[in-house]
Amino acid sequence: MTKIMIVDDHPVVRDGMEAMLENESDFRVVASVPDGTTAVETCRRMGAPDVVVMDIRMPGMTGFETLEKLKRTFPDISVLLLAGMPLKVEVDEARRLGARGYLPKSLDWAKLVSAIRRAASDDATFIEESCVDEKVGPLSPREQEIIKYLSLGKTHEEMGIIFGISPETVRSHVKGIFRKLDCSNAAAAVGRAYELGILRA
Amino acid sequence: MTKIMIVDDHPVVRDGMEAMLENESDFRVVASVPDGTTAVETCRRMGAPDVVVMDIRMPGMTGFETLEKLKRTFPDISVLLLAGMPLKVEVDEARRLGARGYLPKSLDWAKLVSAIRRAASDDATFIEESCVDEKVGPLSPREQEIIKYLSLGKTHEEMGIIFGISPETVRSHVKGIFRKLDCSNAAAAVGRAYELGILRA
DNA sequence: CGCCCCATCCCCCGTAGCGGGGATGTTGCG
DNA sequence: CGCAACATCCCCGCTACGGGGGATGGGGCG
Repeated sequence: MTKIMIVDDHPVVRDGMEAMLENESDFRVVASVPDGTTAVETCRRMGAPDVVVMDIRMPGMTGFETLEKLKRTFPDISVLLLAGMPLKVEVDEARRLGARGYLPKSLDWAKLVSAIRRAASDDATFIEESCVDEKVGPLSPREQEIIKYLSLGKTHEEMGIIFGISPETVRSHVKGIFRKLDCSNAAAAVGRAYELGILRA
Repeated sequence: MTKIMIVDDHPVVRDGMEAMLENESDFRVVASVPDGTTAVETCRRMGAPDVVVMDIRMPGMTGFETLEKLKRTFPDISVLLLAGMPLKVEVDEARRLGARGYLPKSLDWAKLVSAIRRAASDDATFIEESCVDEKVGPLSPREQEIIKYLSLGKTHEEMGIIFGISPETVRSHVKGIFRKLDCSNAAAAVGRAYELGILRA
């Protein structure tokens, strides 16, 4: 019996995944939590599950940060990371932090199930599967803030006031966003940000 | 035993929903299809299910168009429409076309299940639940095309060439989009379009 | 028959946005 | 200790964008 913990901020995803996994007779979803903090707490309270299936992008702690924290307490824990949009940089990051696998959410259930099975045994299990990589790296924290307000239609000026910095600085950050997202206007940047999961609906 | 058909273009949503609904002992998912055309065909082939749970936004035929077609062949069919972002205009539209209910996707499983149960019996079942309505109405077909290319960073000029119309006309459509989506620049329009489910990641 | 929405096209004008530079200090990693 | 990335700020020049108009024709609905 493989004990599984699900970590994802979307209730629908959690419930759907739980239902699917419970259909496998040798699986048992022992916890289903909405964020990294809760995940770490739960593990401390009831011990580590056999496999953790965790979304990368979550409010609060990211999947990476959570993974790091979990590894500190349970060095042998087996974690599968889920990414909406798989990035090569993140694959490396995931490997470095000791994840057992990095899976795109587009993966069908059968593959997810088999990945979990492999993660539960000793196999070195690392699935990348069509990582359509991006320019340089992820957006910096400041850039993530900026693009959020960009998607709300704020001008450089307005953002300058909001962040208490010069509009010129905002412009610099926006330039950085364009470079990293490989585009040349705000509308495209917002579009790509949604496609890449940096922003979400 | 309530026979259910699921219509949604996302395999994950379909499978997750199917798993959840199969957990109810009196439910039976008899069909799970990705689009309106297939839905209509399936009903013609194997007869109408007791309840159809259908997403509104799908490639090809929308949920509304599909509903219309279904009603023409099976006037008494019971259809629940699912919307990512509930709009008051759409509620009216749904009522007019004879849907049994209009549910936001944010609804939790328990409520969905109870809605299906009510739809299967005779209750007049109409759930709106917090419709955060929008300006005037939905985007026109042309406007939907335009905003798609807007999210890809195309200029008015480029879109003019793509659609074989004047960039001035493109500008007019963009103005219409701004009016309907209540915003004043392309970045915000793209952001709202994703939030409203007009565009999707 | 009007009325409204859609799709098409046109003009003027001001400014925000973007491209392409350069500069400084801080932080963290090897 | 260097180097790279981040965050901050500045300037110049161009032009596409967006606000404000107006105009035409087609199609659907009461």
